[in-house]
Amino acid sequence: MDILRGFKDILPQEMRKWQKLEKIARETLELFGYKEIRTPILEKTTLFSRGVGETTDIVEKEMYTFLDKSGESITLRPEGTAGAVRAYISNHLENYPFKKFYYIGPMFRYEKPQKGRLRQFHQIGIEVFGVQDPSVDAEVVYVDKIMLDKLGLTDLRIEVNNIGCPNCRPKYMKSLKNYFEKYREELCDDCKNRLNRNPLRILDCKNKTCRNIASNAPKIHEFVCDNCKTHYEAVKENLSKINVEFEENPHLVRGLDYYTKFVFEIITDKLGAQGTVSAGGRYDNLVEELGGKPTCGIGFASGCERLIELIDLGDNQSIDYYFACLEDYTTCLKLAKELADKLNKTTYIEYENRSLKSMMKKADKMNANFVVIYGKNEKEKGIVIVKDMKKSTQKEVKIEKFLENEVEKWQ
RNA sequence: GUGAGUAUAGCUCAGUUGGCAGAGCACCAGGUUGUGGCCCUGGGGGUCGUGGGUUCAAGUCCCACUACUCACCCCA
Repeated sequence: MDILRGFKDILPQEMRKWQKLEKIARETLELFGYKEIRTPILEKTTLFSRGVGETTDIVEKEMYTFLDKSGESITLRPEGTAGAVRAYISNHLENYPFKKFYYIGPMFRYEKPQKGRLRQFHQIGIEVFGVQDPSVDAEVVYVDKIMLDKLGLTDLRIEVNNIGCPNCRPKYMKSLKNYFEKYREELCDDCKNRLNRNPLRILDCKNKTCRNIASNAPKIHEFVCDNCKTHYEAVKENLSKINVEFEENPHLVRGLDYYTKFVFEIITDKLGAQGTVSAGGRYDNLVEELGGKPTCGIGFASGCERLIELIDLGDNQSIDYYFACLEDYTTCLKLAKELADKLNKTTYIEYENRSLKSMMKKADKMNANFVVIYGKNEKEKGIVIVKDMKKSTQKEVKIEKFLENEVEKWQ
Protein backbone atom coordinates (compact mmCIF):
# COMPACT_ATOMS: atom_id res chain seq x y z
CA MET A 1 0.00 0.00 0.00
CA ASP A 2 1.61 3.23 -1.11
CA ILE A 3 1.26 6.65 0.41
CA LEU A 4 -0.47 9.29 -1.70
CA ARG A 5 1.69 11.25 -4.09
CA GLY A 6 3.07 14.42 -2.59
CA PHE A 7 2.17 13.30 0.94
CA LYS A 8 4.73 12.36 3.56
CA ASP A 9 5.00 10.52 6.85
CA ILE A 10 6.89 12.52 9.44
CA LEU A 11 8.88 9.88 11.32
CA PRO A 12 10.17 9.98 14.90
CA GLN A 13 13.72 10.62 13.69
CA GLU A 14 12.55 13.87 12.11
CA MET A 15 10.01 14.75 14.76
CA ARG A 16 12.48 16.50 17.03
CA LYS A 17 13.04 19.13 14.36
CA TRP A 18 9.30 19.66 14.11
CA GLN A 19 8.99 19.93 17.85
CA LYS A 20 11.80 22.44 17.97
CA LEU A 21 10.27 24.42 15.12
CA GLU A 22 6.84 24.54 16.71
CA LYS A 23 8.17 25.30 20.17
CA ILE A 24 10.33 28.20 19.03
CA ALA A 25 7.61 29.52 16.77
CA ARG A 26 5.05 29.50 19.59
CA GLU A 27 7.44 31.06 22.08
CA THR A 28 8.46 33.82 19.71
CA LEU A 29 4.98 34.66 18.54
CA GLU A 30 3.51 34.59 22.05
CA LEU A 31 6.34 36.87 23.11
CA PHE A 32 4.91 39.52 20.80
CA GLY A 33 1.35 39.00 21.94
CA TYR A 34 0.12 36.71 19.19
CA LYS A 35 -2.52 34.14 20.18
CA GLU A 36 -2.96 30.76 18.56
CA ILE A 37 -6.05 30.08 16.50
CA ARG A 38 -7.03 26.79 14.87
CA THR A 39 -9.49 26.87 12.07
CA PRO A 40 -10.95 23.89 10.20
CA ILE A 41 -8.98 22.20 7.47
CA LEU A 42 -12.12 21.99 5.35
CA GLU A 43 -14.02 25.11 4.36
CA LYS A 44 -16.63 26.02 1.80
CA THR A 45 -15.05 26.30 -1.61
CA THR A 46 -16.32 29.85 -2.07
CA LEU A 47 -14.22 31.06 0.87
CA PHE A 48 -11.09 30.36 -1.13
CA SER A 49 -12.35 31.26 -4.59
CA ARG A 50 -13.49 34.64 -3.28
CA GLY A 51 -10.64 35.11 -0.81
CA VAL A 52 -7.63 33.92 -2.73
CA GLY A 53 -8.96 35.01 -6.10
CA GLU A 54 -10.80 33.27 -8.95
CA THR A 55 -8.00 33.64 -11.47
CA THR A 56 -5.11 32.56 -9.26
CA ASP A 57 -3.35 29.30 -10.03
CA ILE A 58 -4.18 28.06 -6.56
CA VAL A 59 -7.90 28.34 -7.15
CA GLU A 60 -7.89 27.47 -10.83
CA LYS A 61 -5.89 24.28 -10.70
CA GLU A 62 -4.48 23.40 -7.31
CA MET A 63 -7.34 22.99 -4.87
CA TYR A 64 -8.58 19.72 -3.43
CA THR A 65 -12.24 20.41 -4.02
CA PHE A 66 -15.06 17.88 -3.79
CA LEU A 67 -18.71 17.52 -2.91
CA ASP A 68 -19.68 16.31 0.54
CA LYS A 69 -22.64 14.00 1.09
CA SER A 70 -25.10 16.86 1.04
CA GLY A 71 -23.78 17.99 -2.32
CA GLU A 72 -21.99 21.07 -1.00
CA SER A 73 -18.68 21.97 -2.59
CA ILE A 74 -15.94 21.96 0.02
CA THR A 75 -12.19 22.43 -0.21
CA LEU A 76 -9.13 21.43 1.78
CA ARG A 77 -7.57 24.73 2.73
CA PRO A 78 -4.73 25.71 0.37
CA GLU A 79 -3.55 28.50 2.69
CA GLY A 80 -4.31 29.89 6.11
CA THR A 81 -5.34 33.50 5.75
CA ALA A 82 -8.80 33.00 4.26
CA GLY A 83 -9.80 30.69 7.11
CA ALA A 84 -8.40 33.03 9.74
CA VAL A 85 -10.33 35.93 8.25
CA ARG A 86 -13.48 33.84 8.13
CA ALA A 87 -13.01 32.94 11.79
CA TYR A 88 -12.39 36.57 12.65
CA ILE A 89 -15.65 37.57 11.03
CA SER A 90 -17.86 34.72 12.16
CA ASN A 91 -16.68 34.81 15.78
CA HIS A 92 -16.79 38.62 16.00
CA LEU A 93 -13.19 38.72 17.08
CA GLU A 94 -13.19 42.48 16.54
CA ASN A 95 -14.63 42.56 20.09
CA TYR A 96 -11.77 40.50 21.47
CA PRO A 97 -8.88 42.45 22.97
CA PHE A 98 -6.23 40.59 21.04
CA LYS A 99 -6.14 41.25 17.30
CA LYS A 100 -2.97 39.31 16.64
CA PHE A 101 -3.23 35.63 15.83
CA TYR A 102 -1.03 32.80 14.73
CA TYR A 103 -1.70 29.36 13.35
CA ILE A 104 0.26 26.20 12.66
CA GLY A 105 -1.16 23.46 10.52
CA PRO A 106 -1.45 21.53 7.28
CA MET A 107 -2.37 23.04 3.92
CA PHE A 108 -3.18 21.24 0.69
CA ARG A 109 -2.41 22.07 -2.91
CA TYR A 110 -2.58 19.69 -5.83
CA GLU A 111 0.80 20.47 -7.38
CA LYS A 112 3.56 18.41 -8.88
CA PRO A 113 5.81 17.54 -5.95
CA GLN A 114 9.34 18.82 -5.90
CA LYS A 115 11.99 19.80 -3.39
CA GLY A 116 10.30 21.99 -0.80
CA ARG A 117 6.91 21.48 -2.41
CA LEU A 118 4.42 18.87 -1.25
CA ARG A 119 0.71 18.38 -1.71
CA GLN A 120 0.16 18.35 2.01
CA PHE A 121 2.50 20.85 3.59
CA HIS A 122 2.49 22.86 6.79
CA GLN A 123 2.55 26.54 7.45
CA ILE A 124 3.15 28.75 10.44
CA GLY A 125 1.51 32.07 9.92
CA ILE A 126 0.34 35.20 11.68
CA GLU A 127 -2.45 37.69 11.03
CA VAL A 128 -2.99 41.14 12.51
CA PHE A 129 -6.37 42.79 12.04
CA GLY A 130 -7.41 46.40 12.07
CA VAL A 131 -4.09 48.18 12.29
CA GLN A 132 -3.40 50.69 9.52
CA ASP A 133 -0.23 52.12 10.96
CA PRO A 134 2.82 51.17 8.89
CA SER A 135 4.79 50.28 11.98
CA VAL A 136 2.75 47.09 12.25
CA ASP A 137 4.02 46.07 8.82
CA ALA A 138 7.50 46.41 10.20
CA GLU A 139 6.53 44.43 13.28
CA VAL A 140 5.28 41.55 11.17
CA VAL A 141 8.51 41.38 9.19
CA TYR A 142 10.53 41.70 12.35
CA VAL A 143 8.64 38.95 14.17
CA ASP A 144 9.07 36.67 11.17
CA LYS A 145 12.79 37.38 10.97
CA ILE A 146 13.38 36.97 14.69
CA MET A 147 11.56 33.63 14.65
CA LEU A 148 13.83 32.39 11.87
CA ASP A 149 16.87 33.71 13.70
CA LYS A 150 15.90 31.82 16.83
CA LEU A 151 15.62 28.68 14.75
CA GLY A 152 19.26 29.19 13.92
CA LEU A 153 18.73 29.95 10.24
CA THR A 154 21.34 32.06 8.53
CA ASP A 155 21.93 33.56 5.10
CA LEU A 156 18.38 34.79 4.73
CA ARG A 157 17.48 37.74 2.57
CA ILE A 158 14.41 39.92 2.97
CA GLU A 159 12.86 41.43 -0.12
CA VAL A 160 10.09 43.99 -0.03
CA ASN A 161 7.84 45.69 -2.54
CA ASN A 162 4.81 47.89 -2.90
CA ILE A 163 2.09 46.36 -5.07
CA GLY A 164 -0.47 49.14 -4.74
CA CYS A 165 -4.17 48.88 -4.03
CA PRO A 166 -7.37 48.56 -6.10
CA ASN A 167 -7.24 52.33 -6.66
CA CYS A 168 -3.85 52.50 -8.27
CA ARG A 169 -2.89 48.99 -9.35
CA PRO A 170 -5.25 48.88 -12.38
CA LYS A 171 -3.54 51.93 -13.83
CA TYR A 172 -0.18 50.26 -13.45
CA MET A 173 -1.46 47.02 -14.92
CA LYS A 174 -2.73 48.91 -17.92
CA SER A 175 0.58 50.64 -18.44
CA LEU A 176 2.44 47.36 -18.05
CA LYS A 177 0.18 45.74 -20.56
CA ASN A 178 0.79 48.49 -23.07
CA TYR A 179 4.50 48.21 -22.56
CA PHE A 180 4.72 44.43 -22.91
CA GLU A 181 2.31 44.45 -25.82
CA LYS A 182 5.08 46.10 -27.85
CA TYR A 183 7.31 43.10 -27.21
CA ARG A 184 4.60 40.45 -27.46
CA GLU A 185 6.43 38.43 -30.09
CA GLU A 186 9.63 38.22 -28.06
CA LEU A 187 7.99 37.06 -24.83
CA CYS A 188 7.93 33.39 -23.85
CA ASP A 189 4.67 31.48 -24.29
CA ASP A 190 3.85 31.68 -20.60
CA CYS A 191 4.27 35.42 -20.63
CA LYS A 192 2.08 35.84 -23.71
CA ASN A 193 -0.61 34.25 -21.60
CA ARG A 194 0.20 36.38 -18.59
CA LEU A 195 -0.13 39.47 -20.75
CA ASN A 196 -3.89 39.05 -20.73
CA ARG A 197 -4.43 37.47 -17.38
CA ASN A 198 -1.95 39.18 -15.06
CA PRO A 199 0.86 41.23 -16.60
CA LEU A 200 2.34 41.65 -13.13
CA ARG A 201 3.57 38.07 -13.31
CA ILE A 202 5.74 38.81 -16.33
CA LEU A 203 7.96 40.80 -13.97
CA ASP A 204 8.66 37.57 -12.12
CA CYS A 205 9.50 35.44 -15.18
CA LYS A 206 12.83 33.63 -15.16
CA ASN A 207 13.22 33.57 -18.91
CA LYS A 208 16.21 35.68 -19.94
CA THR A 209 14.54 37.59 -22.76
CA CYS A 210 11.48 38.32 -20.68
CA ARG A 211 13.70 39.50 -17.89
CA ASN A 212 15.52 41.90 -20.17
CA ILE A 213 12.29 43.30 -21.45
CA ALA A 214 10.93 43.52 -17.92
CA SER A 215 13.94 45.39 -16.64
CA ASN A 216 12.85 48.45 -18.62
CA ALA A 217 9.17 48.07 -17.88
CA PRO A 218 7.35 50.86 -16.07
CA LYS A 219 7.89 50.76 -12.32
CA ILE A 220 4.99 50.54 -9.95
CA HIS A 221 6.37 53.37 -7.87
CA GLU A 222 5.51 55.76 -10.67
CA PHE A 223 1.86 54.76 -10.48
CA VAL A 224 0.92 54.07 -6.88
CA CYS A 225 -1.48 56.47 -5.25
CA ASP A 226 -0.29 58.80 -2.52
CA ASN A 227 -1.83 56.65 0.17
CA CYS A 228 0.06 53.52 -0.92
CA LYS A 229 3.22 55.46 -1.49
CA THR A 230 3.39 57.13 1.90
CA HIS A 231 2.48 53.88 3.59
CA TYR A 232 5.22 51.95 1.83
CA GLU A 233 7.83 54.62 2.49
CA ALA A 234 6.88 54.64 6.16
CA VAL A 235 7.21 50.84 6.38
CA LYS A 236 10.71 51.02 4.97
CA GLU A 237 11.59 53.76 7.40
CA ASN A 238 10.26 51.72 10.30
CA LEU A 239 12.23 48.68 9.21
CA SER A 240 15.41 50.71 9.10
CA LYS A 241 14.71 52.14 12.52
CA ILE A 242 14.52 48.68 14.06
CA ASN A 243 17.59 47.55 12.13
CA VAL A 244 15.93 45.04 9.85
CA GLU A 245 17.94 44.77 6.68
CA PHE A 246 16.01 44.41 3.45
CA GLU A 247 16.29 44.84 -0.28
CA GLU A 248 13.73 46.41 -2.50
CA ASN A 249 12.65 44.17 -5.34
CA PRO A 250 10.30 46.00 -7.69
CA HIS A 251 9.60 42.69 -9.42
CA LEU A 252 8.35 40.95 -6.30
CA VAL A 253 4.83 39.73 -6.99
CA ARG A 254 2.32 37.76 -4.93
CA GLY A 255 0.28 34.94 -6.36
CA LEU A 256 -2.71 35.54 -4.15
CA ASP A 257 -5.08 38.31 -5.16
CA TYR A 258 -5.82 39.66 -1.72
CA TYR A 259 -2.46 41.34 -1.14
CA THR A 260 -2.25 45.12 -1.20
CA LYS A 261 0.41 47.76 -0.61
CA PHE A 262 3.31 46.25 1.30
CA VAL A 263 4.51 42.72 0.50
CA PHE A 264 7.67 40.86 1.47
CA GLU A 265 9.50 37.56 1.15
CA ILE A 266 12.25 35.93 3.17
CA ILE A 267 14.46 33.88 0.90
CA THR A 268 17.30 31.37 1.22
CA ASP A 269 19.65 30.19 -1.50
CA LYS A 270 19.94 26.74 0.04
CA LEU A 271 16.72 25.20 -1.23
CA GLY A 272 17.02 25.45 -4.98
CA ALA A 273 13.97 26.67 -6.79
CA GLN A 274 11.73 26.81 -3.73
CA GLY A 275 13.82 29.27 -1.78
CA THR A 276 11.01 31.36 -0.36
CA VAL A 277 10.83 30.31 3.23
CA SER A 278 8.37 32.90 4.39
CA ALA A 279 6.19 35.47 2.67
CA GLY A 280 3.45 37.89 3.46
CA GLY A 281 1.97 41.32 3.18
CA ARG A 282 -1.04 43.49 3.66
CA TYR A 283 -4.58 42.54 2.69
CA ASP A 284 -6.59 45.65 3.45
CA ASN A 285 -9.76 44.64 1.60
CA LEU A 286 -10.02 40.95 2.35
CA VAL A 287 -12.16 41.13 5.49
CA GLU A 288 -14.72 43.26 3.71
CA GLU A 289 -14.63 41.08 0.60
CA LEU A 290 -15.46 38.06 2.74
CA GLY A 291 -18.44 39.82 4.27
CA GLY A 292 -17.00 41.53 7.33
CA LYS A 293 -16.80 45.17 8.26
CA PRO A 294 -14.07 47.06 6.43
CA THR A 295 -10.96 46.00 8.33
CA CYS A 296 -7.40 46.02 7.18
CA GLY A 297 -5.04 43.14 7.79
CA ILE A 298 -1.49 41.97 7.45
CA GLY A 299 0.32 38.69 7.97
CA PHE A 300 2.83 36.18 6.79
CA ALA A 301 3.09 32.45 6.26
CA SER A 302 6.19 30.28 6.60
CA GLY A 303 6.63 26.89 4.96
CA CYS A 304 7.43 24.38 7.71
CA GLU A 305 8.93 21.72 5.44
CA ARG A 306 11.30 24.31 4.01
CA LEU A 307 12.29 25.47 7.48
CA ILE A 308 12.80 21.89 8.63
CA GLU A 309 15.30 21.38 5.80
CA LEU A 310 17.33 24.26 7.17
CA ILE A 311 17.14 23.42 10.87
CA ASP A 312 20.26 21.87 12.30
CA LEU A 313 19.94 20.00 15.59
CA GLY A 314 23.31 20.34 17.22
CA ASP A 315 23.10 17.77 19.98
CA ASN A 316 22.11 14.17 19.74
CA GLN A 317 19.01 12.62 21.11
CA SER A 318 19.56 11.16 24.55
CA ILE A 319 17.77 9.51 27.43
CA ASP A 320 18.50 9.70 31.16
CA TYR A 321 17.92 6.10 32.23
CA TYR A 322 17.85 2.90 30.25
CA PHE A 323 16.47 -0.05 32.22
CA ALA A 324 18.26 -3.26 31.31
CA CYS A 325 15.70 -5.56 32.80
CA LEU A 326 16.37 -9.29 32.92
CA GLU A 327 13.97 -10.24 35.68
CA ASP A 328 10.63 -8.71 36.49
CA TYR A 329 9.52 -5.65 34.62
CA THR A 330 7.20 -4.44 37.34
CA THR A 331 10.06 -3.53 39.65
CA CYS A 332 11.71 -1.52 36.88
CA LEU A 333 8.43 0.12 36.00
CA LYS A 334 8.04 1.27 39.61
CA LEU A 335 11.52 2.79 39.62
CA ALA A 336 10.99 4.45 36.25
CA LYS A 337 7.73 5.89 37.51
CA GLU A 338 9.52 7.41 40.50
CA LEU A 339 12.19 8.94 38.27
CA ALA A 340 9.55 10.48 36.06
CA ASP A 341 7.36 11.71 38.93
CA LYS A 342 9.97 12.97 41.36
CA LEU A 343 12.92 13.88 39.16
CA ASN A 344 11.34 14.49 35.77
CA LYS A 345 13.89 12.18 34.14
CA THR A 346 13.37 10.36 30.87
CA THR A 347 13.47 6.59 31.01
CA TYR A 348 13.31 3.67 28.63
CA ILE A 349 12.45 0.22 29.93
CA GLU A 350 13.68 -2.61 27.72
CA TYR A 351 11.00 -5.23 27.35
CA GLU A 352 12.71 -7.23 24.65
CA ASN A 353 14.24 -10.42 25.90
CA ARG A 354 17.86 -9.69 25.02
CA SER A 355 21.25 -10.52 26.40
CA LEU A 356 22.72 -7.97 28.77
CA LYS A 357 25.42 -7.24 26.24
CA SER A 358 22.94 -6.39 23.52
CA MET A 359 21.04 -4.18 25.94
CA MET A 360 24.21 -2.31 26.81
CA LYS A 361 24.84 -1.77 23.13
CA LYS A 362 21.36 -0.50 22.66
CA ALA A 363 21.68 1.85 25.64
CA ASP A 364 24.84 3.20 24.09
CA LYS A 365 23.09 3.82 20.79
CA MET A 366 20.27 5.61 22.56
CA ASN A 367 22.89 7.78 24.21
CA ALA A 368 21.70 6.83 27.69
CA ASN A 369 23.33 8.61 30.62
CA PHE A 370 22.68 5.78 33.06
CA VAL A 371 21.78 2.13 32.78
CA VAL A 372 19.85 0.43 35.56
CA ILE A 373 20.60 -3.27 35.56
CA TYR A 374 18.12 -5.57 37.22
CA GLY A 375 18.66 -9.30 36.83
CA LYS A 376 18.56 -12.50 38.78
CA ASN A 377 21.49 -11.64 41.05
CA GLU A 378 20.13 -8.20 41.82
CA LYS A 379 16.69 -9.54 42.53
CA GLU A 380 18.06 -12.00 45.07
CA LYS A 381 20.02 -9.27 46.81
CA GLY A 382 17.23 -6.70 46.57
CA ILE A 383 19.39 -4.22 44.68
CA VAL A 384 19.87 -2.68 41.26
CA ILE A 385 23.12 -1.80 39.57
CA VAL A 386 23.27 1.79 38.36
CA LYS A 387 25.90 2.28 35.72
CA ASP A 388 27.14 5.70 34.69
CA MET A 389 27.72 5.33 30.97
CA LYS A 390 29.76 8.49 30.60
CA LYS A 391 32.16 7.68 33.41
CA SER A 392 32.02 3.91 32.96
CA THR A 393 31.48 3.39 36.67
CA GLN A 394 28.75 1.48 38.43
CA LYS A 395 27.47 0.85 41.90
CA GLU A 396 24.96 -1.34 43.67
CA VAL A 397 21.99 0.39 45.22
CA LYS A 398 19.33 -1.09 47.48
CA ILE A 399 15.97 -0.86 45.77
CA GLU A 400 14.45 1.08 48.70
CA LYS A 401 17.30 3.58 48.52
CA PHE A 402 17.21 3.95 44.74
CA LEU A 403 15.25 7.17 44.48
CA GLU A 404 17.09 8.77 47.37
CA ASN A 405 20.38 7.94 45.70
CA GLU A 406 19.32 9.39 42.38
CA VAL A 407 17.90 12.56 43.91
CA GLU A 408 21.27 13.16 45.53
CA LYS A 409 23.04 12.59 42.21
CA TRP A 410 21.12 15.26 40.32
CA GLN A 411 21.44 17.95 42.94
C1' G B 1 0.12 20.89 -17.03
C1' U B 2 5.59 20.68 -19.72
C1' G B 3 10.69 18.76 -19.84
C1' A B 4 14.91 15.89 -18.18
C1' G B 5 16.96 12.18 -15.02
C1' U B 6 16.53 7.97 -11.81
C1' A B 7 14.37 3.08 -10.04
C1' U B 8 19.16 -3.21 -7.36
C1' A B 9 19.05 -5.25 0.67
C1' G B 10 16.20 -1.02 5.99
C1' C B 11 19.78 3.30 4.02
C1' U B 12 23.75 5.01 0.39
C1' C B 13 25.12 2.90 -3.94
C1' A B 14 28.47 -0.72 -7.26
C1' G B 15 27.23 -4.38 -10.91
C1' U B 16 32.25 -4.76 -17.22
C1' U B 17 30.92 -6.85 -24.36
C1' G B 18 24.06 -9.99 -21.71
C1' G B 19 26.61 -15.55 -18.23
C1' C B 20 25.35 -17.98 -10.27
C1' A B 21 22.87 -10.96 -6.84
C1' G B 22 27.37 -7.43 -4.55
C1' A B 23 29.86 -3.61 -1.05
C1' G B 24 29.65 -0.05 2.89
C1' C B 25 26.47 1.46 6.72
C1' A B 26 22.40 -0.31 9.72
C1' C B 27 20.26 -4.76 12.07
C1' C B 28 21.11 -9.75 14.68
C1' A B 29 24.51 -13.28 16.97
C1' G B 30 29.29 -14.80 18.68
C1' G B 31 34.49 -13.72 20.26
C1' U B 32 33.72 -11.95 26.54
C1' U B 33 28.71 -18.61 29.76
C1' G B 34 25.73 -10.91 33.16
C1' U B 35 28.23 -5.10 31.08
C1' G B 36 28.30 -0.24 25.77
C1' G B 37 31.90 2.52 22.56
C1' C B 38 37.27 0.14 19.29
C1' C B 39 38.44 -4.45 16.91
C1' C B 40 37.59 -9.47 14.78
C1' U B 41 34.24 -13.52 13.00
C1' G B 42 29.65 -15.09 11.36
C1' G B 43 24.33 -14.36 10.10
C1' G B 44 19.50 -12.73 8.36
C1' G B 45 17.58 -9.99 4.82
C1' G B 46 16.30 -8.89 -2.79
C1' U B 47 10.01 -11.17 -7.45
C1' C B 48 16.82 -6.12 -9.37
C1' G B 49 9.75 -0.58 -9.59
C1' U B 50 5.52 -3.24 -12.68
C1' G B 51 4.04 -5.68 -17.26
C1' G B 52 5.45 -7.29 -21.93
C1' G B 53 9.36 -8.31 -25.82
C1' U B 54 14.38 -10.00 -27.95
C1' U B 55 17.74 -14.17 -26.45
C1' C B 56 20.08 -20.73 -25.04
C1' A B 57 20.58 -16.91 -21.14
C1' A B 58 18.23 -10.14 -19.18
C1' G B 59 19.71 -6.31 -13.18
C1' U B 60 22.14 -5.35 -18.06
C1' C B 61 19.16 -4.62 -24.65
C1' C B 62 13.95 -2.88 -26.62
C1' C B 63 8.70 -1.15 -25.65
C1' A B 64 4.86 0.35 -22.37
C1' C B 65 3.28 1.68 -17.59
C1' U B 66 4.02 3.43 -12.58
C1' A B 67 6.66 5.90 -8.87
C1' C B 68 10.42 9.11 -7.28
C1' U B 69 13.87 13.31 -8.08
C1' C B 70 15.11 17.87 -10.24
C1' A B 71 13.86 21.94 -13.32
C1' C B 72 9.81 24.83 -15.79
C1' C B 73 5.32 26.60 -13.86
C1' C B 74 3.38 28.06 -9.16
C1' C B 75 4.26 29.18 -4.20
C1' A B 76 5.33 28.69 1.68
